[in-house]
Amino acid sequence: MRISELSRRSGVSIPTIKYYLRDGLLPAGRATAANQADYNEDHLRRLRLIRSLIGVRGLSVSATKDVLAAVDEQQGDMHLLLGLVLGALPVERSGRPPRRDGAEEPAGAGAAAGDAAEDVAALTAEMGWKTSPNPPAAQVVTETLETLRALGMDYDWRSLLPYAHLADRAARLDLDQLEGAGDPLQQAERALLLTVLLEPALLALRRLAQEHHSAQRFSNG
Amino acid sequence: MRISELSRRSGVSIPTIKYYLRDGLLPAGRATAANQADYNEDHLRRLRLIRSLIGVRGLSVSATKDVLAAVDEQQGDMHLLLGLVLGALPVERSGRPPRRDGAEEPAGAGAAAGDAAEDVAALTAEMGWKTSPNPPAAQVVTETLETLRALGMDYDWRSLLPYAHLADRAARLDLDQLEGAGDPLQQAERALLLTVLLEPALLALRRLAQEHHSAQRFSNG
DNA sequence: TAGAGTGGTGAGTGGCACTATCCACTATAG
DNA sequence: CTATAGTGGATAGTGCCACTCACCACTCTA
Repeated sequence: MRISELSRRSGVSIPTIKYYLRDGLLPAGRATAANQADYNEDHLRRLRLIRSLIGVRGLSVSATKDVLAAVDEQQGDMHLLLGLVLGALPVERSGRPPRRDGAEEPAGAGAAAGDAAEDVAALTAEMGWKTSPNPPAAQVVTETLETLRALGMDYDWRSLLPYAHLADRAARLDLDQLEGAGDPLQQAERALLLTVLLEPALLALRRLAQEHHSAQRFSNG
Repeated sequence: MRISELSRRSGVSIPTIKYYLRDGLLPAGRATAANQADYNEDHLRRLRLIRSLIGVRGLSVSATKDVLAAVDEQQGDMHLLLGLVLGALPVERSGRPPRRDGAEEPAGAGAAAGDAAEDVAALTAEMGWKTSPNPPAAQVVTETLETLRALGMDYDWRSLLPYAHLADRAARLDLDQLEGAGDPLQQAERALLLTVLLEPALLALRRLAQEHHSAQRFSNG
């Protein structure tokens, strides 16, 4: 198919497709002439995947590019693939770097700062989680703890432990769903979808449950 | 204190503080002269909160403004407050709208499209969740289901049910931690922090657990 | 053989979160 | 008292990002 059909079937405008081609997100079609190329169903699938990651999930174009490259490179070894995908993914959301500010210790709130990184180590040890040496996800947990403490909320790894148990069960559910997938590329894509696209939905479920239980507890009329 | 001290103690540059003042994120200080104003500890706390929401969590400035306004307006009724906060929050991440594309039905994959919204209704009914009529969080779940189906992954509300149970327990944990807070404003802020700042950490915990269990299941060395 | 469509490329757009500069003025050190 | 640094307020500019437009030589279709 040519670019206009690709555009029509994907719902992505032609200039945007060209932009993705230029940026290497979408592989070039098979050239049939100087100004003519042929795209196939794989291109369409890839394009839909790109739109899901960028448009629905809000990944940046460059993060999407890295993730897709990881998926393409490591279709054989599922664990290695997952590691690459998880590593290539921005862990919180898109890309704005948190901009290290050298803020002073909060004067009032008695919470000792401590080393949040050690807290995370204690948490993973308690959970029996064995991971790669310095996973970006651990960094996120560390930063969250630091932030909560800087705001005077003495929070430590013990406060996170019950959530960690829930996360553990969620991860088991995730992996259960990878079992019966098809060829390696599809399996890789499925892993990506379940990890990434499900994230906003999981948070949304928590919000719904919060609203329900909040009504139960605080309703006054 | 004056703006330079506010800047030094918060780690936020003076131009940025001025920008927040102008945009109404940070209330103005008490004016002592034509070009002199006095800021207090509340301004400092608020500024740190703003930086956490924008810099750590990645909220947009306008979303942050809405959320803070909701916190300020409804300190009395915790349930109403939570509702406002949840409503004011962008549910997935910052603000880029997903751009409704009129993509064609995926031809191959046998997954019937169905009405994803009905799936979400079935899910909340099954969980016994009672929420406001049209919570944005439900919309997110609906969109996620639609996206997964459009990518050919026949996913329905039953697939989400086990996650919903985990979300339910997470929400109970969240609300447990709101019990012993101080004055209404602080309680409101705490609700905000626990709902919003914890989100990336929860997802990061899931990633850590995924990595661990992935190693357990797929290791080949 | 006209007209629409194609790929490729460079330049432009709009939005966002700052950031720089300027101003009249105030506080403070000497 | 002056000199200097700092202040609040405002306007304009910056850098980045995800597109989007315009143009080109060319090719396919009627």
